[in-house]
Amino acid sequence: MQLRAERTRRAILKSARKLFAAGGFAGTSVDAIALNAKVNKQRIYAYFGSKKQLFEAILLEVFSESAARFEEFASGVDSSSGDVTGLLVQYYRKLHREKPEFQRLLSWANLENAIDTTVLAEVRKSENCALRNWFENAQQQNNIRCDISFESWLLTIMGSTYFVCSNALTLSSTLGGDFMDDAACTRRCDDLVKLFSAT
Amino acid sequence: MQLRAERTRRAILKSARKLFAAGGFAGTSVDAIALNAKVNKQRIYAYFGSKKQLFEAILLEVFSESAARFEEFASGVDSSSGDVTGLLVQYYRKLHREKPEFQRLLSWANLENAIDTTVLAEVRKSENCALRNWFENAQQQNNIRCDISFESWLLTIMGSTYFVCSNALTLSSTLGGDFMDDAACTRRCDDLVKLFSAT
DNA sequence: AAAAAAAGAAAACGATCAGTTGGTTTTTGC
DNA sequence: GCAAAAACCAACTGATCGTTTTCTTTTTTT
Repeated sequence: MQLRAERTRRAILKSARKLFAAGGFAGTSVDAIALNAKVNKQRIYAYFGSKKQLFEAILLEVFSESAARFEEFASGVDSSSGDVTGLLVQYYRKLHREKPEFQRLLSWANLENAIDTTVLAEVRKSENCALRNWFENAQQQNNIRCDISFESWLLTIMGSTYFVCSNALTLSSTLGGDFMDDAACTRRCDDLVKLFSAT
Repeated sequence: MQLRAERTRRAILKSARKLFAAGGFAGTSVDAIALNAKVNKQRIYAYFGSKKQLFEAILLEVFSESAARFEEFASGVDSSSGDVTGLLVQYYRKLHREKPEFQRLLSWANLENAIDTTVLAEVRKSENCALRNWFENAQQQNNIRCDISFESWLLTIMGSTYFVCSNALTLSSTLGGDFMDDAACTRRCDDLVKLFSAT
């Protein structure tokens, strides 16, 4: 009574995640999701209510996975390590490389103003809190220069790693296609570390 | 024969730009554009061929306007000025504040892989070239630290200004709604200048 | 005033959309 | 093995989609 239900529920989520990430909310049909999941269409409405609710469920799921991923990363980070900036940049780089759906769904959600994203705040909260602690500790230990605000640090790191991923299509034609190569990414990572390091 | 045609053509472009920016490609209907432009639907196909071609025309138009805006900005910039970083950050900040359609359309275009963005490279070319010159001059005059690459500089500036705009919805719930206030933006701008300044 | 270009009105096209319904089959729990 | 839950099948709403067509009206050019 539950095992089978959970299986189809997960099949729906898996297909919806893939198709929503690729086509966005308006660009993905419920029929396509049902077809891809090899599941009857009505099951989607039975489990999720509506297309919009399904999208929001996907968004929450992906955010939760991302939060869990961060927790795992955080547990392996020595808070007194000198190079918090570098670790974080590489973390986001790896995240976007291995889970491109995260950036795409987040971008779709930010554009689609019909989608409710207020639920996601709770999930992001602990990550943000941990980052602030790391930053402040790093500043106290003189590993990060003290004339820079936490917001600047975080938004610069998140922004530049997100941006090269979200705008890869248009950037590759202006910067050349090799700006996402490992060498180029590593160079940018090193530069970010240099920028924030205390003299 | 031409004046009236140009007027309706422009009406279509204006409405399409607004609606595409708001709803994206899949989320905007040709009927809605025709209705908003107070123009017959067939005129859209007469002038632009298809919905996709119309979207690409909008994209090119917005990119061209952005390029013209940059040209104007560039002409008023003293290349030997010490603070190229600050000027550029403020330029992008103002661009995103005054022309939010630019970021939205660009974001939609980067997500929609059916849209052809190769034409945009040509438009972006001279802007990129000018920026590279500024950067290299600034490094030679010791206004920007020399251990940072052009790509790092540009992508950090563009990335962080773009990111706070494109992800404003989800960021406001994690960072608090005041991160787009003038004070917060100015602080981040100042921090970016500090980061790239040579000691 | 005649000719040509531009725009409008309106219906149609087949396809697809989100969502519903009713009946049948399969799986599961006990 | 029986009852209930779960899933499937398939047709069905009514609306909307992108696109085309036919015909009429308005505007512009000469």
